Amino acid sequence: MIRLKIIYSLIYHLSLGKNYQIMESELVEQRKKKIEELKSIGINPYANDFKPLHEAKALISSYSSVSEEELKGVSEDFSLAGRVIAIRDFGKSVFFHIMDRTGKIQGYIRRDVVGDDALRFFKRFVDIGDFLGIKGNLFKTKTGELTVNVKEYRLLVKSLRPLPEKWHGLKDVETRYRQRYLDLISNPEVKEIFLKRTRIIKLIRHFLDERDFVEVETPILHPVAGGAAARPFKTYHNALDMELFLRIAPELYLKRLVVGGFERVYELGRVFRNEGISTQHNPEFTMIELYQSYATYEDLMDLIEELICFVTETLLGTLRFKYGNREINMNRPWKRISVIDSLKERVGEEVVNSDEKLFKKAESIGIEHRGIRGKAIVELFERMVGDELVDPTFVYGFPIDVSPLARRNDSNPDIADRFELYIAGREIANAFSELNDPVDQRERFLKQLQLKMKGEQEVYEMDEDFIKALEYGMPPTAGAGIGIDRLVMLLTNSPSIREVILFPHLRPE
RNA sequence: GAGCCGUUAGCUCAGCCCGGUAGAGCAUCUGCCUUUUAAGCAGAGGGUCGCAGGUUCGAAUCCUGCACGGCUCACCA
Repeated sequence: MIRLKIIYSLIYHLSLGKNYQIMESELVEQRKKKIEELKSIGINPYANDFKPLHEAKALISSYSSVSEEELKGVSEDFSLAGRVIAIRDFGKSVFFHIMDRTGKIQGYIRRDVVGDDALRFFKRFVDIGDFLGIKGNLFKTKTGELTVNVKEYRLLVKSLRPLPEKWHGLKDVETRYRQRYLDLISNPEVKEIFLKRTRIIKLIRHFLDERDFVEVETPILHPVAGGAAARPFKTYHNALDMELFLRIAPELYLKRLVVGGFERVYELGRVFRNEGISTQHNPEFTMIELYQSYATYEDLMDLIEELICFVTETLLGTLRFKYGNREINMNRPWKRISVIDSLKERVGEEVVNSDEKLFKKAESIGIEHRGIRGKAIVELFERMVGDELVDPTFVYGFPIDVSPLARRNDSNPDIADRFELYIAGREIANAFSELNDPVDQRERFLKQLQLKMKGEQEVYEMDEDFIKALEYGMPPTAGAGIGIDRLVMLLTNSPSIREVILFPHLRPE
């Protein structure tokens, strides 16, 4: 049986391979032949000794406003390198565009400048997709485009496969994600999103570093997947013969560091949650968690408000921008509302005050509350109020039973000193004054354990080692987590998380 | 996990309603063309129509199942 399976899969793969060859062969074979020919005449199709001295964007910004007459006075030659992205052959001359990391620029090669052999070589061997080094002076065409009048050129890299179609570009979503390099080549706005992403991350680091936060790295392999309620990815360590989990949050390690004296600390990194995939969710995503001692959750509202405004204004030059068809105004101060008060406004005070009515209301819109009052409240809030919070809004007053790591409010023990930040109807940040009472923490974990017994799948796991750290004393501290991918989505007007993750998770091919 | 939509040439898509063994543009190849930029003109090659069944004299087209993908919803940040 097994043997049969292997044979079938062999046949399948062989035939696939054959098909693949048939489909690819014609064009690829042509180009492979060109490579052989190049080698036979002593030309390296993968040269690495060309040093470009100029860049497309810089040349265009310094010379595109210079008139054709004045350009004739510029005797200087310029050298650039890049990928050929378009060729227009005119017989005795050829126009082409090359693209370097800064942008694209046109080149013009003509027989009476480079000679018959050089032109013929170009027409014979240079294809769209190849890398070229060019050298020449600048001029403007009839249509006014700044163009390099090629005096010398070198083929630097021969490409074997054709680039995506030039009119429509690369639109197929799956190909765009699977072969992101093609997406980056043919869709400049995609590249722009990812450049913005790194700029956002740099700005966040800059902001925190300026305020004496220390960046650290904590384990990704956790013996207990704590710090959040989510199903983890399991893995296995051979030498230790033990099960490990990919982290679902860095929280508990960062708090151990606060115990150890890092009063201001943050980690910016990947976390992993073994849950569904959607336009809002990728199994691995990037978050930042930061902790500040002697601060409260209210202090962190101010800090996060400042941080996000700083990033937004530096990146976009404004605090007002569009996300989808929603207009977002980030001007300060940001609104602050209470979960329970805003829900009362929405469904009536009597519903929120009575467990029975609350659960009934929750069930009526399909919420699984499992008899947890806090869960019913939070879920109702998210569905009925959260979606309408377009301008940045701090939502505070979370029920204690859905906040097992957060400090209990001094005047109301049912409420945690915690807030979430909503922008464009989405949760962007989650923060609280940290629970540093080890006895209370143990009880909260035990309560989670009871929920697990009742069948709740996603609970905060008991972490004895973490409680031990708290027993040594953790200074009063507030901490926050910000979903980087969602922030990037917001600031780049991206409708899907896959547009801001270079290689989003897809089913294997 | 549920609903809706899609899968036809290397790429982007038409053809499907009303069954009669495939079509456009780009790309490729061959000519012509020294200021084009979706360059142009003339010609050529390229497809087991996602897979497997069924109905039929005959299926890209109708029916069923499966695979893959997208969108929406649910869990979640």
